Amino acid sequence: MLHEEVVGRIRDILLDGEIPPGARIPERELCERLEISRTPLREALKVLAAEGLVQLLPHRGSRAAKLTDKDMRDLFEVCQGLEALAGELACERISDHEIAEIAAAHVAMVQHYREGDLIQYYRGNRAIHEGIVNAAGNPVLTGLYASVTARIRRARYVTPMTPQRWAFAVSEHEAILNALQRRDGAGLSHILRAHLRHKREEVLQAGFAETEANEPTLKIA
Amino acid sequence: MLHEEVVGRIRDILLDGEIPPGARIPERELCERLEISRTPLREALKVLAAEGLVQLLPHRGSRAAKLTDKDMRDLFEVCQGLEALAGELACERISDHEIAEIAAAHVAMVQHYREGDLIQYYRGNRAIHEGIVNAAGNPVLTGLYASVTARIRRARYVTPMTPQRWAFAVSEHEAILNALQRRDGAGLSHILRAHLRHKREEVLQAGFAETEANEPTLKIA
DNA sequence: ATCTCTATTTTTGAATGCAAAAACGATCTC
DNA sequence: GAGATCGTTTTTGCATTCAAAAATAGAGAT
Repeated sequence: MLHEEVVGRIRDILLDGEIPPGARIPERELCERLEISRTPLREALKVLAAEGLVQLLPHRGSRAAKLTDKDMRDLFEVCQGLEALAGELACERISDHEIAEIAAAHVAMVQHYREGDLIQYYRGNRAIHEGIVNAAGNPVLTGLYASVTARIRRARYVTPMTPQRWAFAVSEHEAILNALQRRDGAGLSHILRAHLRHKREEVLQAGFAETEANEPTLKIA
Repeated sequence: MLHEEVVGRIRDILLDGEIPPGARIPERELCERLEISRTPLREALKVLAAEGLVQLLPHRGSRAAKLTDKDMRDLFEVCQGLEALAGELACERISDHEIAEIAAAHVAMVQHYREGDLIQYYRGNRAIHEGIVNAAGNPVLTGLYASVTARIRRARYVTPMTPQRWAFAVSEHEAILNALQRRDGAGLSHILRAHLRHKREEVLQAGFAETEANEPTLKIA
């Protein structure tokens, strides 16, 4: 009861960027804030470490995981693969109702785009991608996708979005919805791969992983 | 130091089938056997629960995860997707040396096949697939693949293997090696998908997952 | 002054302790 | 004799405690 709650809360804290990547996780403080003892907190940290959100250093505490460019590239690569798989499966299994929901989310997202509301746009964007993954009807896939996107999202909050890129992303989404409505698995898979590749380029070019405030110089033995 | 050790040991115990799927995990016993207290054991169980190997029931202890047919199908589906992705990436990045290693593993595996040594054959089979995944050079992918295969492997030790299927699997492996040597990403991806689909059929037809007393699957929002 | 070595404090990792929940058993009722 | 009810035991979840490791700081030497 408490355990899952704690994992969720800390995950949110990390995803909100409240503890920046690479920063130490203050065990004592978090305990006070969540009003729990160290035992469930530490259990949660181990779980989050297994998820890749937290880095455990023996006898030196835990830090919010810091992603290198390579890590990001790897995550995007896998995310691509998972979405492509989800797209193919979704086309086989998706119901008309689910398509309608995704179409609605798409329309809403485009509206947010027109209004220039980036936050709401992102929310809509996520809803669409998650909708496709859910439509694949594979909880294992859903779980892995959640894990990978969580790690990516963790870095995204610094990413800027140029008007051109934004417009292009919207046009790609039109194509995604189209393929889904035609239930064209291969086509959707292909578009999703391209879409993700573009997003990856954005993020990497933005230099998301600025080499910030690091630990004091370590003695190298 | 102790923590990772414990996670690994319990994972092995589960993968070896020493605690059968669905069975209760005796906390006290394991503590005595591993000569640790309940704290690190429970931490490990939470991590393994996050990995999907252990099922945690509130106030009712933990059990070795039990997979339904649907779970297995889902796992294979994702495994397929991951291997296909790995195959494509591997063809772009694999070195001649790595190809040689996989080829050697293949030869060894065929030899075990000829000798009828199923255990060693399985080991070689795993080495090949893991070699391809590793050759993709993507640790995120490697990690997810390990997690998924661990859960699958957990059920596989009951799977029988008819001579025909075995022979066919070997022939598929010839094709896999061939595509890899030609660095034919698309072709390899395709073969790997087919290969996995066949393995999945074997496992499911074997009726590995006797549908006993299962709780209804949870909906993930 | 800086560097080093040591003493103190802080933090981490794991064991133990304690309250609540569940499992188990025995008695009682019908 | 079957089933229900209450009390006991066991197990679970979390808090607390304790020892060891690391960070910190302070004194002394150069």
